[in-house]
Amino acid sequence: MSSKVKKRTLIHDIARHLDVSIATVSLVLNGKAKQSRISDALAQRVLAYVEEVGYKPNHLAKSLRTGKTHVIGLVVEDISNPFFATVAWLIEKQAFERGYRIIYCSTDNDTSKAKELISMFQDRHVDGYIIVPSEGLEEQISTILHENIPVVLFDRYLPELPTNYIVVDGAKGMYEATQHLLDQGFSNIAFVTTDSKQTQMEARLEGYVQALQEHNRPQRIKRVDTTHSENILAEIHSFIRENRDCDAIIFSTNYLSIYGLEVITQQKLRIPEDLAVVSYDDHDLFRLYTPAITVIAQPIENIAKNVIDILLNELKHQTDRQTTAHQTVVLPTSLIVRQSSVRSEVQLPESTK
Amino acid sequence: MSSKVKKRTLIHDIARHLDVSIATVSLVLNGKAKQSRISDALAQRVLAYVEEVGYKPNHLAKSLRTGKTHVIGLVVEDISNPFFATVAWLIEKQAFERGYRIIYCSTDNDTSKAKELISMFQDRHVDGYIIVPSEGLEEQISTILHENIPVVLFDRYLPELPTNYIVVDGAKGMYEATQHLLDQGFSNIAFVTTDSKQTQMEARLEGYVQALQEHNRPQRIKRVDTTHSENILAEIHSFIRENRDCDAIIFSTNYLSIYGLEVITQQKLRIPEDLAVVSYDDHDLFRLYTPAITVIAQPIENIAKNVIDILLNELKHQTDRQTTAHQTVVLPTSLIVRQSSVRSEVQLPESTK
DNA sequence: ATGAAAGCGCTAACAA
DNA sequence: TTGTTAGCGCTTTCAT
Repeated sequence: MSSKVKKRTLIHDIARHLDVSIATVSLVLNGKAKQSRISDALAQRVLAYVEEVGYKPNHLAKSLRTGKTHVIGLVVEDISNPFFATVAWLIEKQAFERGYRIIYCSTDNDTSKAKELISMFQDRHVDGYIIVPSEGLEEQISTILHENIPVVLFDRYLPELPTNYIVVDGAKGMYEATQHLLDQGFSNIAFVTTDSKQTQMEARLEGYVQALQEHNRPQRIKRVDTTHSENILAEIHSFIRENRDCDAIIFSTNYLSIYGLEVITQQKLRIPEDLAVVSYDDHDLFRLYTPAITVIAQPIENIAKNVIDILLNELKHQTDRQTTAHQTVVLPTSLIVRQSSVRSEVQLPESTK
Repeated sequence: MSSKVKKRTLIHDIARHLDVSIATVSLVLNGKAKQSRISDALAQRVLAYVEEVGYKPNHLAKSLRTGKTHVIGLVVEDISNPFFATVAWLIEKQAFERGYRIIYCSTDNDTSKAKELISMFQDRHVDGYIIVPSEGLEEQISTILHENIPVVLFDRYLPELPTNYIVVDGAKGMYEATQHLLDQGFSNIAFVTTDSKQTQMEARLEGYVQALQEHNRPQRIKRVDTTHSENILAEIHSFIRENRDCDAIIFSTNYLSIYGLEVITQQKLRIPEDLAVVSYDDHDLFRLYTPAITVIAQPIENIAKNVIDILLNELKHQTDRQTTAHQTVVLPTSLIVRQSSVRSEVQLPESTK
């Protein structure tokens, strides 16, 4: 009963078999045959044999030697959130085509977990970072920058930190959504957001506030404590109950909307007759809900494309991360009007996407 | 303008600073101080200094040397599917506590992509695999087994392959769901599934068929071609249209149900009056939908726990993967009855979870 | 109780 | 054109 554990082929084995030196094999494998003036014939022989035995270089050894892992660390808030999942998927696809692998992790918006994850990526010697930063990550990210490793933030940024980032204009998006509700004749518009001070949340709030101020309408703002998820439902519940005179409500994230819809169902309120609803971020649920929910959608493909382009570009051109100007991109959102925010079905345009 | 790129501290630096040998530092760091009879005092000094300068060993070098990466590769069908996302999250949490890291990827049920991903994990020298296998992966997984690396499958298995696996009893679950519909007085029950021959899909179908046969009821089965997602909606659309005499419909996966609900909404059918609905897998959408959708739920925590326990156990006890018996676990599903499948609201039990 | 030194598999500068 | 060789940073045996 022999346990045949297959041993991997080494570069040494293939060199010996072909009776050439290890260096020759390595050079050919790394596309440096030409510049080392290795004959095409030999290069072909090497390639053919490598293919035949299915030789795969040991990445660990290679990385140890070159200092490059060709891995990008992606830190998002919650990979099971469709927004982040889709962006991550698009980024991964792009990166893969260009020879990079992505490893991703969720922070659940927990700073200490985020620190741990970034630290783990440092351990793994990732070549670059894509981070959706929770608050208090300035120092850690600063450290990365000091090691001259490229970083791109998205969804939000850290105002103190001169880094590349891609965000959307959430203030404008929310302004438009609020304006839309006012246009529809809703006059008491409530706003449910998180207690977070992150840039993207503050921007969304600001858009709401500005639109209301311009129309001299009262603000009804609820900042939900999201650190204790077991209480979210109850908090929204009492907020909606205490504001029965509101005729419209905006949720600043997709998951708050999902909780919100649950509460609205429980309280047997009709949408939009009793309460019009608008959510930030699109979602299967919002398209399919009856009535369909109006949303402020983010340009997901565009976000992903910008993120990966900027990162790969930095990876290619080793510049000094501390003196070079960083790139910042602000993309527009788009309002998708559905039944949940219109006064009567007649007024609903066909473009519910 | 000097670009101060911080250099990492090496084990060598810390040894020199403390005026001890590299080996001493390494031994202390790996908890082998005692067995090497290194004085507690020295061990403490080392630990203290390591802490002070924040020294982190280079994992690449460590792995190259030891042959262990402490990384587990997790290959699922689609990480943005809440079922897989939750299982992955639970697995990651467990693994993290026991010193292992998870890197995950989605196959989108594409065998060639799955092969690529597994191959990438091999490149990265993961210590073990957790795989939701798409069809045709036998050979590749076989190769892993030959290298004596632990593998655990879940959600489905490959009948040809003697491996560890965790699955649920989908046949029984579907049998119960069908039985429930019959009990409620629905008599023409349609079944929408994929064209996949994977074990879990076949089992679900089997449960449906068996229940109907026992009651001499006709079967109405639609196998949707899921490889072209742009056609799924249309396929379900015509199936439902052509089977207007059906009074109930079961979807064999959560994403088919989501498409199904969209179609049902479009056709302005009322649930459950015109068509009762049952889905496999629970989902936010199903809880919140009006009416709430009855589901066959999987024991997610239990699946995750079994998967990681078996894998970590194998990782601990290096056995011969080719001769040792493998472990197989079959877990029960549970039927969560909601409004979408009951004849009148009165009959709905309070336990909608 | 501690140190020297041999690798893990690979790359690339330098020699020939 | 091709081969030799010195590391990349770490673990661990063996000698002291």
